Amino acid sequence: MMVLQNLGFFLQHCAKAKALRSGLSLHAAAIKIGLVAETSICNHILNFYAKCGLLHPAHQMFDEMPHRNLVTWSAMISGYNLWGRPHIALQLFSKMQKHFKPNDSVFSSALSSCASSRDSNFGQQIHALALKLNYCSVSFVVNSLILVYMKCGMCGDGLSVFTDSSFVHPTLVSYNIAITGLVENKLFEKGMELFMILFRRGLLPDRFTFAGLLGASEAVYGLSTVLQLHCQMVKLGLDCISFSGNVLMTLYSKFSLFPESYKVFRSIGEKDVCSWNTAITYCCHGDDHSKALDVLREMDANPDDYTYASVLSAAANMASVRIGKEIHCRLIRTGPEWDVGVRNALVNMYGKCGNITSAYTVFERMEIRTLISWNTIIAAFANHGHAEKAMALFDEMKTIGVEPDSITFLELLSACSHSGLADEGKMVFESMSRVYGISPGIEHLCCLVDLLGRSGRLSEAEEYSDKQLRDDEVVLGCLLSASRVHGDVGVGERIAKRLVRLGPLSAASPYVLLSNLYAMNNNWDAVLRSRRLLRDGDVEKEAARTSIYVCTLRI
DNA sequence: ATAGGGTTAG
Repeated sequence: MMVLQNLGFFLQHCAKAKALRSGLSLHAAAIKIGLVAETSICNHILNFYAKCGLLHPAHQMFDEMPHRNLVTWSAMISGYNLWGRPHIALQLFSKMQKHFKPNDSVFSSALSSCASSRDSNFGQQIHALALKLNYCSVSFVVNSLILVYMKCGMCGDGLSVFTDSSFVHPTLVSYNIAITGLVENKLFEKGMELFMILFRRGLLPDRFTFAGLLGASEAVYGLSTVLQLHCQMVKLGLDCISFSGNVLMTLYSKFSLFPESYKVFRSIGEKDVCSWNTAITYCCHGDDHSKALDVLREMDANPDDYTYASVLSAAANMASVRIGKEIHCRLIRTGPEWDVGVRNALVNMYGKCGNITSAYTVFERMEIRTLISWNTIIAAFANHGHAEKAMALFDEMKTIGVEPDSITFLELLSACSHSGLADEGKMVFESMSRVYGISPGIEHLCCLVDLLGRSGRLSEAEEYSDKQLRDDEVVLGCLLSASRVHGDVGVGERIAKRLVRLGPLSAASPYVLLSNLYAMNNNWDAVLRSRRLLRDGDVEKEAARTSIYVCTLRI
């Protein structure tokens, strides 16, 4: 009896700590002393396997057990639920009902499976069963139920569970799940309402509440609301813990308030990898690439795939092959298990830094390639003026069965543009909708018009732009620029008139182009006129500037 | 039971 209890206790510990080796030797010991016929021991062994994600041995135990009880089923169902197999978990739940009535923990596992597989039908069935068996006052069954409805986008049903009179004491967790669900379903005001009610009920929000409320994929609250929420978080000390602080950082960045985001980062006490990654990412978005690299050097957590992908992108944007190589070396030293995202970022970095050979080597050595990998390498060759290679890679990717997207075509068009291949560009453009069912966007049209214009095929370019239903500032800008290159005042004036009709322009370049066009033809009065237009339009023309990165090699 | 981060173009 003693042995039985102790063995069970140890196995439970192994399951919790995911201690594989110890658990396995306990299983061996159980066989050796002939305890594998004991239902309770078998349950413990099964549970150990299930919690560790070893679903095969767990299920084998399940099949071989002479007597199964509710705990057996519960452990098996929870294992499948825990390790991302919700459908199997639900099948088992159905089978189980022939033998046992579910208890609260089985209910909770099954409902969690419904939530992750977005199975509202099954959820409703379990809801009915829970009502029948009187489990709808147990808080964590009800919480799981709210989660199911929210994940399935049935917010009304979720909220009615929440306000159901039999559910007398919604806990903070219930509020958190409901608020998070409402925000996920874009019902921001409802979420905020519930947030207020929570206060009135005398509860205090925690990190989950704020994370749920602030986790909106877009900044919808308006800055003043965000500031108020930030204040609340400061009061409760939740701004300086990573869990909710990270979300706040992301939110500020959505308002492009990168310095604010960075301040939050600095105030977080124990920063986790994600805090560091978020800081690095948004330094990059704020165009402060060298700060991003400083953050990397200061980082005390272990960098992961996300870190390296972001930081390589910083190196790429600075076009600094020195820093890029430094990071690559670090990857080689600590690798080799870097995922496809990191490798894509490497290819991109070498491409942007002008090292096409290294870019291609990294690409060729990749075992797994995504659409982004192909797009990245095609862009690299396109930018280096190797249109044929870009096209060849496009063919190769189609042969393997990777479906191109609109970005692929943008890059192919840019490849043609960089190499002056007007006819090929037209073919690419035409094939988009005809062969691939992707309708060209305004940016594709710009690229093509630009390409035709540069090749001196102004009338063709104008034809394409006329197929547009309305005038577009950028497309017309391309045409104007082409007429400038070829000194065609007739086309230039016609386009300029259309541009002016669009109203005040956001960019100064069309005015400048037009005046340069006149200057080319020695029409100085017209130059003055177009310059005045620029001033009257209240458009600022910033002085152009160029910067280079100086790097000293020490040999 | 409840979260947060990346890599392609523009």
